[in-house]
Amino acid sequence: MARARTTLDAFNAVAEPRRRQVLGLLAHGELPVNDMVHALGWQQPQVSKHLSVLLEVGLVRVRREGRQRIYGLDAGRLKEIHDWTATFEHFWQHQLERIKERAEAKKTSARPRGIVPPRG
Amino acid sequence: MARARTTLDAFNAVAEPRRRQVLGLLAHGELPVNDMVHALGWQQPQVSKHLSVLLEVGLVRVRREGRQRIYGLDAGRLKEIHDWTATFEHFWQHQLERIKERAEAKKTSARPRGIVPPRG
DNA sequence: TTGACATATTCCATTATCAGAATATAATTT
DNA sequence: AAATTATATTCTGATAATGGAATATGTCAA
Repeated sequence: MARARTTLDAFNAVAEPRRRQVLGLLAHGELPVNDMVHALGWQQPQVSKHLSVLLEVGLVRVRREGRQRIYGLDAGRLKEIHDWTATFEHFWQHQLERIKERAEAKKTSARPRGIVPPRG
Repeated sequence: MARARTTLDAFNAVAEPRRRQVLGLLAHGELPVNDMVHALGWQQPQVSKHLSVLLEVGLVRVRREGRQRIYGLDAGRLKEIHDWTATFEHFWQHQLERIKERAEAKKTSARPRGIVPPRG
């Protein structure tokens, strides 16, 4: 078996750094392909191909306008990722607290560095 | 060129659904490999291999205890993803508002469905 | 209908993933 | 030292994504 399809879900689509760049660009507003080509400095086919992945996953929407195609964000699928990571939110908060605790209580310096036991 | 390495960053590591399962499991607390094998119902080598990816990316930490290796979450890298998606948070909020607006104002029924213009 | 412009698709070569099976390493017990 | 337990690594085969180059499609203008 191979790696999961890029178009399987938002997680896979967004794993590609360039695709995140495209989404970041579209965060400023809708754009026709050529504007993205210029803004990103890539070949036009690459931009189109990345857009087609984003479109298939539903991270982006298109609209025709003359011979142009105007792309815009469809952020709903990003919320899935946001929600999933939010599940772990208290872990990194907890971790930050521990870092603070350690910085303050410098007396015990030779303790083995264990993992934060996530009880509960 | 091929796809970005799985170990390039948290985005790629987490794109694999099974790796998200592992992280979800570890959210309940630290676990030795064998417990994960039983909890997940996969072959031991697959569990170890996924763990090694998560380890290389820094999403997970290990600790030796006898012949066991106890794995635990290291959620810091997940925060990167959370923060990135948070950039787009207002887009889906905006989208929800628009859905509400439409539901309330049902008079204009035949408008072309355009994209929310994200004028920042 | 020819030409120009905007965008999408196809073909190619390279590369890496993933599951599964087999095997290797490492620590513990007898 | 041999057996046992826990975990990691290697090999294989199938799959597919990526950029680049070339080309196709689609739309508008003359």
